[in-house]
Amino acid sequence: MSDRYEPQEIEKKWQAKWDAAGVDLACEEPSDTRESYYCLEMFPYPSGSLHMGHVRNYCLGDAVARYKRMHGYNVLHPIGWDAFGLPAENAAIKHKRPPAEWTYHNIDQMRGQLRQLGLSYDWSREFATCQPEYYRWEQWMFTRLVEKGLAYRKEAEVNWCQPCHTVLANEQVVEGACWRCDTPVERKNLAQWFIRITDYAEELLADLDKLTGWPEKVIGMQRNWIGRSTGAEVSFGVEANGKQSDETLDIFTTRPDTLMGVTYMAVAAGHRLAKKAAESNPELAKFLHECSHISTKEADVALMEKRGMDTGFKAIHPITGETVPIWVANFVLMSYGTGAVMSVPGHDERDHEFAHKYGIPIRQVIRPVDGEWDVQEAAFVDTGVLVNSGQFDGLASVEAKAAITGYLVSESKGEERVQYRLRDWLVSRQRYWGAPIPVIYCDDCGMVTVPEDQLPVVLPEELQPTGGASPLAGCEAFVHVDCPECGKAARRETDTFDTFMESSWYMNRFTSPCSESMVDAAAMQRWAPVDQYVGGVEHAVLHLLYARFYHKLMRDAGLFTSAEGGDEPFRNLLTQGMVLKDGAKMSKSKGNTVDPNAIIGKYGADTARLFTLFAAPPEKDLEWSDAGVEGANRFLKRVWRLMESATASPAGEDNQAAVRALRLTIHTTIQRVTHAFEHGFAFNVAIAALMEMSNALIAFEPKGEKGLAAVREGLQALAAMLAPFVPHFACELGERIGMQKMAVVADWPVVDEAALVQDEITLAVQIQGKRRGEITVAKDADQETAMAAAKANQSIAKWLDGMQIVKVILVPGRLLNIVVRPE
RNA sequence: GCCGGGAUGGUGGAACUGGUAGACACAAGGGACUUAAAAUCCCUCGAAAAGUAAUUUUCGUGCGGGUUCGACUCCCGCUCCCGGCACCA
Repeated sequence: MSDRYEPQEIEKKWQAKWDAAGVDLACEEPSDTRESYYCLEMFPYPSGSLHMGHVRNYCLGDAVARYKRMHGYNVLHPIGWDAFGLPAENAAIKHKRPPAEWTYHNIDQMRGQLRQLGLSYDWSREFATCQPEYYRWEQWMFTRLVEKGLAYRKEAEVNWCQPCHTVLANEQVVEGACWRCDTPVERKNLAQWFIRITDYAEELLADLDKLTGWPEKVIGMQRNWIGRSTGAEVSFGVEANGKQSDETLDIFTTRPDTLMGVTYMAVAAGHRLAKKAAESNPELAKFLHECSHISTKEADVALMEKRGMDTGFKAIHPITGETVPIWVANFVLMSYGTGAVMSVPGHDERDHEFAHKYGIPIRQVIRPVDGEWDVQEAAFVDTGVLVNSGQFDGLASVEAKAAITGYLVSESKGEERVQYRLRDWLVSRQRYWGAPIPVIYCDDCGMVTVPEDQLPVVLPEELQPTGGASPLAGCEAFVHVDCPECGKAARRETDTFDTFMESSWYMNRFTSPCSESMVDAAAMQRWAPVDQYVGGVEHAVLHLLYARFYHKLMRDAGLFTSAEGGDEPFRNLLTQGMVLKDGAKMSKSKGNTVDPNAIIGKYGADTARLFTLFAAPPEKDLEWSDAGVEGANRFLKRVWRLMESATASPAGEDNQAAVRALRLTIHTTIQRVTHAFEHGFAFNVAIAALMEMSNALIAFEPKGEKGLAAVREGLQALAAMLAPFVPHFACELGERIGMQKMAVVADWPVVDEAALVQDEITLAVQIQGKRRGEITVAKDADQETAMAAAKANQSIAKWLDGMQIVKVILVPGRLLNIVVRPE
């Protein structure tokens, strides 16, 4: 047995022992009566090698999984690979090797790194999403969605990223640019596949209330993204060339109370009426053309000057019958509401600016509840009381909304309406390295989904991508297929799925990774939903929204019920902060990365784990510090020496009070560390408590049996409580001090209430709330006794001199506060 | 503009439900051991003032008020920083 702490040796040794004993496997035996617990970290994209962000993410999750195991739970803690995606294609172009090869090579490398870290994964459940056995179920699900009308193909204006040569979902456009390559996206009209997430908008919003274990921040971001507004849809008549036409102009408004203030209408450049007007108006056609080109960069849209042009058409007001001009305006979005708005310059800043610029009348229909307002100067956007609104005069805005909407409903010119910002999820991509969309186009039968018995549609893995059009389109063997309905020659869809499709349901597949159906309902019953999910906040409206949606799709496809898998996939969510170096996120381009391998090689996995957990609270950013890593390593070495010095066998008498004090420290530490695990995972605080305890153990010198027993008790508790953080070290420590079980499977230490009882306690003494000294009294001393002790204490007594005691407050176990005033 | 989260020593951060602010670490300074270095161990470490000294006093959790015997913590009003969304009708 080596005397020095040799992390490389002991880490290899214990990893082998854990594997041999199968301690990390989730148990599927029906006879296992332990409560189940599902702990999951966001699975990695196999980019090449682990970075510190991964290390932090997985160490956090591992600490939770290990703690729960020690607490007697049957824990499911799986890992796999989010293996489809663009970087593999780019690497394939660069190295002239198929993306599959690159991907599997990276998986091997990263698996090795995860193993080195000693993470307690159930490796028997590992899968990669690029395996046909995985994506076949996604294809199967998609065909079901098409049948139910929940997935559809439609030509629409979509986001196009030129460098990535593909369309993007709205969620993948960040500040007008591609989330991957940061290039501003363009708008293009293309036929694409969508999934009807908007059908679930209401449930996705309402169920946010069930997510009591999620950070407010993420809930807020999702709520914001779904963007529910209530108002009315209003139908205006349309007059062309002085004659009323059959057409109507429908708009959505959240302010029906301002309807009487409409002085013009505005439609988007892509609106039907705008196009129609342009047919006979070349200048307008030119303007529409400009609008469609200028609006390619979303980021610029908000800053753009407001411009517009009269279509010549008039709208007929649904209540007054008055006609107002219909304009085309570059600020009206085709993709929200109906692509048209009613304009009330008196009560909307944007409309005011526009009306002012083009000399359109501004009419006041709302006045402040008290005070005056001149709408010619500026729009009054608050709610108030209606004026100049005929029969609605005098109503408050709130009442007027109901009254006006009610009137429109009775006249069949409008209805109450809920509008969402959320748009349907665009899931097709013009990329090669993804799951093929299981659809066939037949000249006779049209679009046909691939029948279940012909799934999976396997992606040919040997093709060479070029960065331009997907090589799938040029792959005859893939494209040519017989129509499943009529048997004639037909063509396959060559687009693939957005990779967020794979990551939207992997958490459910882990419950039964080999199931001969998409998921096994009994396994869902046992494991789902995920009890604790851990990952980065950057997926707040991407993965975390899609996964919630997909979970509900699976439920509604009858794959499991609410009782089996729940309505939500993740019960509790921990969003960890980023790992920074020199104040910036670690990145290759900035050159401020720290290689996990180098840290593990120099200090061992346990030191790497300990530092990432100790240096900051989980949800905050972590500033990398080489000195901090040294510090974490020093702590382990101190405990190592402590262990070696505790094997002495002195034959003297211990100071009773010192032994009791040590046991008090041990058991308050158990309390504190347990509390950290049960409330918010403040591992930095838990580790600090363990450091304090080890400091107390180091300071204590056992002189006899009792002292030695207390030290052993402390060391055992220390080994057990260190196990979730530094499992190899904890096991080695446990073995050397003679623990029966491996530390990682030991029972979590239990607080000995008797050890917490103190005969004497120290009370802080305050005069007027200011600390003036402290006294030691019996633990159940009453106020009188405490006061007597305080008066007997010189440094306290001098403050009472010449003072009259007005009031005395005793906070048991904490302090005595004496309120005085001059006599 | 809207929504969320913050602000505590030189630094990262502690502080239960309103009860001894600065735990635990890092850095820094001093010392021990050593031929020397590394490693290790010990001491000091919020600011200011007084004292030879032990020590004592005052101030101190972004700013201004308030509630309370007592406020980092609660209330009102601000400032600044970070993250997200934003011509959404």
